Amino acid sequence: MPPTRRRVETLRRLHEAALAVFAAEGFGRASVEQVCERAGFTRGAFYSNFASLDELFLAMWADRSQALLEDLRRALEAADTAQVTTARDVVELVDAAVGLDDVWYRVTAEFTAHALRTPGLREVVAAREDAIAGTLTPVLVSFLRRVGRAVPDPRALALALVAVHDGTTVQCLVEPDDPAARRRRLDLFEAVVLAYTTPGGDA
Amino acid sequence: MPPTRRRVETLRRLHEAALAVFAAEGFGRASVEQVCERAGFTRGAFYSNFASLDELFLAMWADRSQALLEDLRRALEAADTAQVTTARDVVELVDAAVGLDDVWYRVTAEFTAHALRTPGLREVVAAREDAIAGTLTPVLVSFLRRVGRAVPDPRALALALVAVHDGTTVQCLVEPDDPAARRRRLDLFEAVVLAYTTPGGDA
DNA sequence: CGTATCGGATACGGTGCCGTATCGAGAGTG
DNA sequence: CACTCTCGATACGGCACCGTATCCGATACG
Repeated sequence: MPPTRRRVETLRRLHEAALAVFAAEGFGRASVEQVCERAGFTRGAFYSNFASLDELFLAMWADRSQALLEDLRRALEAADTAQVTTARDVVELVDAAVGLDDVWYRVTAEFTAHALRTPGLREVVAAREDAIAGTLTPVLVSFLRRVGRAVPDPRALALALVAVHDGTTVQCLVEPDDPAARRRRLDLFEAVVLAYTTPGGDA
Repeated sequence: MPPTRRRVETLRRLHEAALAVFAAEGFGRASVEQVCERAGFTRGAFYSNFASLDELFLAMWADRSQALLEDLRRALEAADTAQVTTARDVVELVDAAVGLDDVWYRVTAEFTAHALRTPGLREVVAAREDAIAGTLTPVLVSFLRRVGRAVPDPRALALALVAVHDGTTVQCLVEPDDPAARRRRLDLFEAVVLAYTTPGGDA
């Protein structure tokens, strides 16, 4: 049974309101009540769609990561290989497509911490992150091959990039006005790409 | 005026209780009331020592990071240079000294996210992280020189290592039973050390 | 040993949020 | 157009936490 129009709209409003509340209060301090008030619903509406804020967040996360990876895939496919030749070019391209999302970073970081202390949730997060890395890997590998780099251990590269992304995102956000942080982030990405690839692709 | 004995003991109990509560509930959901109950005090006691949980956490963080850096410094000074020659050895040594602290990671991650959305706090966190990197840098550089690596840009290396530490810690904690995650973490550390240093020290 | 101060206890008034059981309007359906 | 059932609204009972003003006993100190 496909969701009705009415329900789709309700979910949309709840997602939007939840993101705003999570951003303002933090995931931990956000209440069902606040989300509902912002969305213009009563709590009854919330509980007839989700059992908890955890569940709502997981739905949002699934949407979000899928959209992000899709954007990235499109950006890489559309890229002109003549213009993108060095590892640095690749890094800048990916960075431009992914960007630095202040709000989203904070919310996922808090949720991850929350999941780490909540037994059933840890596995769910692990699975989701695994799926993200799994989707990222082929996109990345095929693009690197196009620009002349082979990837001996694609999974290791994907996870390393995710780790670097997370770690440097914090640093950039903590020093929001410091262009050096952004530059250091790109440098580190570049070093990792070079360390995890070898010359030898289609270029 | 130095703090009295009584006060010192009170602070110790509050720190300890707070860590336990933060670990169990998350920083965001921890309440002053829970901390006090666990420490065996009333809320009055709390408020005559701290204005807020933020303030308490900052005190704990200062203690903790100082102790950790001190441990690391001692471990590196005590290391036998004959046994530690490659970048890999350095990485394993540092990793052993720093370790993976589940609880502490979660709490700092949540607090950092909280600080990012709280204007006055963001600068405080930035300053603290800056101080940590600043303390780490000379220790690291002098040790790397002893094992034969020069560091062209020490600050960049220190920040890169902190980023990698943060990013890979999450991955290791999300997959707690996967030794591959630990191995990948060390690999990434090694790659970064190699990329940010050049041959040429005292060795 | 007396006294000043420090620091934890007590008490108060007040707010926000929880999750469920139930109902009824309006969207979906033939 | 009438029927059905989904889904959001209403209403209920209940708990946890907040931050302050005040008090009084322990402790440090001359």
